[in-house]
Amino acid sequence: MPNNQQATLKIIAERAHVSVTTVSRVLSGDAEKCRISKKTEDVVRRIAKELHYEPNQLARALRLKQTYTIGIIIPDISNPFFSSIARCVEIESRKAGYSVMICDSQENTEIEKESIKILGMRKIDGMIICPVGKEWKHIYEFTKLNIPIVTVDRYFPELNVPYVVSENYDGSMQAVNYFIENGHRRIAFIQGLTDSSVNNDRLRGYKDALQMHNLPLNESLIVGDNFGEQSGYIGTKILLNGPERPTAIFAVSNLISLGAMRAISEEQLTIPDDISIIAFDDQPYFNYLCTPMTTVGQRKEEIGQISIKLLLNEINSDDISDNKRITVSTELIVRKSVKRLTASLSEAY
Amino acid sequence: MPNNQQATLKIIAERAHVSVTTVSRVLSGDAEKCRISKKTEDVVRRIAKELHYEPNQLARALRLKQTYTIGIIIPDISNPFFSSIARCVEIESRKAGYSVMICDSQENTEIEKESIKILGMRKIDGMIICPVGKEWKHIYEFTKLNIPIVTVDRYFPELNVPYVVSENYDGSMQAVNYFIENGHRRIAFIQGLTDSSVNNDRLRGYKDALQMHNLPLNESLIVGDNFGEQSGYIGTKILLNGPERPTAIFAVSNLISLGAMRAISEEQLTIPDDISIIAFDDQPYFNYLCTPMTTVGQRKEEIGQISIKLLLNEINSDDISDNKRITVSTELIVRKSVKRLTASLSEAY
DNA sequence: TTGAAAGCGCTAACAG
DNA sequence: CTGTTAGCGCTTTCAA
Repeated sequence: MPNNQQATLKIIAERAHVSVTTVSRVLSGDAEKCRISKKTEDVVRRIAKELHYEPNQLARALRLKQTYTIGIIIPDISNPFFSSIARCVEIESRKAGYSVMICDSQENTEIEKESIKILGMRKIDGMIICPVGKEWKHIYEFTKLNIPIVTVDRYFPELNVPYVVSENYDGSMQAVNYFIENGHRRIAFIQGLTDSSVNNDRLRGYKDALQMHNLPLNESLIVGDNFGEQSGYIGTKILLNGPERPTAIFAVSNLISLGAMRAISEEQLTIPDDISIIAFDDQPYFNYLCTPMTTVGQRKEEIGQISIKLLLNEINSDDISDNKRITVSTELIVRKSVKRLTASLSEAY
Repeated sequence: MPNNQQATLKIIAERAHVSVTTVSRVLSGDAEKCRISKKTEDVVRRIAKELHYEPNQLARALRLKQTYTIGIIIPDISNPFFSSIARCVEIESRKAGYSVMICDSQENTEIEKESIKILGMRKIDGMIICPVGKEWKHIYEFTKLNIPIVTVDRYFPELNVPYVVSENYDGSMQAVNYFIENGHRRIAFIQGLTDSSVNNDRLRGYKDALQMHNLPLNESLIVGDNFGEQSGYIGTKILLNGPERPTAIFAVSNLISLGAMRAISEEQLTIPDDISIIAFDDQPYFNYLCTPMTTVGQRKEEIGQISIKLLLNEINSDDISDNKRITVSTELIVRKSVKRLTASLSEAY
């Protein structure tokens, strides 16, 4: 490599004594179509190879007005729920010839707004976003640019944007019903980010399940305000020291359940003898916990697959087909963290 | 928004009846320097705002030969070790005005090569890579392009590239010493990707610790060949059913330890009564396992911070300073997964 | 079968 | 204080 300079069409053209156009045609596989002589084609190819030519995608994108780049914005890359989705999206994207720019919104609407703006300036062809979930105006503004977008895990009823989410309502019901079947009456709900659609739907499932069984709704058993470990810890502390200690806790995210466990063990209580718990979103390690955790499993791979498929569809076709609101089923994974209360005890309430 | 067309300098220039240059100068903050009249400046700014102008970073990058984009290649986005690093890198990058393209090499050298090529074509300003670790020629080729690169978690002695890694050798020693202090003699090692630097260093630590204590090295106690859960499971199965069942297992990654636990519980054994275990790389949930896991903790945040700092340094300065090989200390986190063997038993070996 | 020329949106050297 | 011009590397229309 005598020359550190990157090869360009121009350089190849000069060496091959042909025009830039010809080189471009050969190298983008249009030799056939433009009926370029086998001989020139060979020469061009040889020189391109010698020079290790790689097309400059920037220039290409500028000209084509297509970057073959998508953006993904998630609230916490290190949360295994989101990283599983991101992984899936990246792998499928590459297969389709796209690269992905990743942004961590840190569950913060301002950072989310900034990320959207940045991705816009970088002219992504489409965007997958797990929105923080409190505001949607900025997303609405973005849709005006006619850049395809699909929201994942959370959605906005106000917004006409394709989305894919778990069946949060049903999943929540499954969990609460299971508690009730096992004799629990005082069931707490440690929620995630209030007002986000995930949380709303799960909360609704919780409330409806209680109601279906004619159980009273006790607002003091609903605690927490975001999906993090901290919030789970604090919420549990409050519950355990409150006037009406619950017999069961429904933790609405994997991180929340970790915080709950921390608080529970700090209070010298054991699962499920002293308190039962179910977590939303299964994780590989839940099987190996002190008490294997009963969870509501989400099909993360499917969620990732569907979201990128939807997005690529939007990008590559103008079909205004419907059915762009997809929900993915959940599954109650029964392990050992829920205690069966005896009838007498359960009636005692 | 009467017009769906994105605003450009040209459009603004026309409306403001000035040249594109002037608009460019105003909007990139060079108004002062170029002594543009307050009046024109105001007009330009007003129109830009009206039209919601956002610079096209593609065009900018093409012209400037700088994309303000970095690439990150990791073997598994969903592995919390890597996703913690990725998160850190993304957050710090953005603070510095950079965006990040993410690639998952799936612990596969071919995909890694492809990813590097793709990132090259996209003209990233720098790259952070946790290489698969078996081959380095392709990375060497990339360095010839004079695009800064830093390797993380794994390095190549052959390569003169900045890197940041945990003190794998010491961490491994800490773990094995701890086993030995507790009376263990038959200590197995479930390794990760053979020939990767991480694995080499940890293996060396293991061997040296044994030797320091005059313990024999038993090759049949070294199993496994990659960092995944599967490998941990299989390795453990083999160990537990082998002729000389170990009393202790050192699992060299968080995923391996998960697989080990699966095998152990399948064999109806309990930790630490039947078998002791230490995992490399601490995770939040290790505290809540059936038997809280003793681990070798890595400072993931620091690793992420340092790597991006190193990279930005390389990008923004031509200083050929040294000290670009940084190792980050590890810490033995003692919990409950190692049993203290009685002297009599331990001597029995 | 090939090439000239224009242009994607931006910056910067140079000239007034 | 402002504008002209050239060019980053690529694709594509039009013409030969």
